[in-house]
Amino acid sequence: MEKSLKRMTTMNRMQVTGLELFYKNGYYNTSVDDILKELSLSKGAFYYHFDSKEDFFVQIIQNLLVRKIYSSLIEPIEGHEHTLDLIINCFEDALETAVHNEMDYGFLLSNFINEFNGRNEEVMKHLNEILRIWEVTLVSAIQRGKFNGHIDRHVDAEGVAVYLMSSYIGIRTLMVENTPSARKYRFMSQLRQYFKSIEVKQSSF
Amino acid sequence: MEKSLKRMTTMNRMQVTGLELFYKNGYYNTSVDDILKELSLSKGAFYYHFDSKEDFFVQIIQNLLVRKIYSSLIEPIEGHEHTLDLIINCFEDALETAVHNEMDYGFLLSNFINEFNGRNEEVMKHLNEILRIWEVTLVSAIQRGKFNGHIDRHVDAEGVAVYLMSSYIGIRTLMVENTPSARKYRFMSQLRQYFKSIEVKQSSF
DNA sequence: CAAATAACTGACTAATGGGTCTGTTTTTCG
DNA sequence: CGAAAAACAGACCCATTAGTCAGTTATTTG
Repeated sequence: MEKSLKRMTTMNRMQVTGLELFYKNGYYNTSVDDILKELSLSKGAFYYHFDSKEDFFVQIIQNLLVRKIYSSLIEPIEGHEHTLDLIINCFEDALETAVHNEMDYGFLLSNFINEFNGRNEEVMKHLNEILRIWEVTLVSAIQRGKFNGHIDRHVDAEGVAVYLMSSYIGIRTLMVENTPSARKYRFMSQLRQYFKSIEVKQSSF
Repeated sequence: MEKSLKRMTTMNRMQVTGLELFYKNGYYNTSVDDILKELSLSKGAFYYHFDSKEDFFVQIIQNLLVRKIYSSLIEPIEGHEHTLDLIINCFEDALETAVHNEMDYGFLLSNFINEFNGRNEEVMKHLNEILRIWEVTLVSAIQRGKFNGHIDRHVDAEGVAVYLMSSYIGIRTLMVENTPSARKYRFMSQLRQYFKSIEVKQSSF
């Protein structure tokens, strides 16, 4: 465990740059040399720290990707306020971040899933695991909402979760094209519309 | 125009196999040799018919991809019946097809968009063009629904279109994992729920 | 301070990539 | 039939790839 500071620093630098390039160009379309050139490091340094390109990527998933998804999509909805508001704000923030990326390459997680699906079972296991955690978090948020009386108790929590995940994954793909801001706005409006249909009607009294 | 039958046959065979492999493995992860091996053809044959791998792919888009999207997602909603039913049936059929693919690699169009985004402007132009046509078709379907009195006249047609596209793209990505059938079912239920919120309330009378 | 170990260099390998080119076979057509 | 054109074969080229390895430099530690 007592990994030296220098070791950690170099490994982290490699992973950060690696994720950046994998996100930009895709895993198969980014060579180890590309990453090394960016960092002015040599082959020897890379294979001293990592067993292979795949091992490198798996470590990136565990060290960086998981954290990113956690901080942007998991933790924000684990609060105890009004569930649907939490989700709205979470999506709003995540999409706003994407809008402000001058160069947006879509949703990290779904990009990698598309790239590795059917081609690398090992990596897919890790990516699906993250998806599963996201799904579980959403399901329990919905159920909390039902319990708290904010969400209609007849709604299918799993269904809502799948629908939310789908729409988020899709809008991130659509936003890479022109006018991400307009699309984000339209998306959020419709999301609110959908939410109105599953929340408890505040009967006028 | 009078392209010989033999020429057309060979080119078509190459394109069909090419699309198959590009879909399975991705464009950058499929070599020209891979395609040629599958067909027992030689380099000479390939470069006799196509200028480059990119030219080959653009022709695949125009000849095969466009038609696929048209027949599965465009034409089915151009009818004149109840708009939302058309869309429901269209999505239902498209997703059911995906479920029955023993090996599903996601939504062709969005996979390629993810792969080429920021890496090949030329190819992206063609892919975005298809997206645009899909969007326009959905928008006019919604507007037709408003005009016919099936859809609430206050709804934002563009917004609904973006939301529908997003959710479809996303569910196709989610369905590549386990239990595509269950996810499809949940998705369709929520889609109906959403549609209830934008259709004209049939006031009980 | 020195020896050991950690961190790194960069030349090398074997495989594979897209693409070229010379030549052979097949088809067309007068 | 026979010549021209079309369709194709496959060896070759050069750049790039993941990964190896013997050697060098930096850092710890006794």
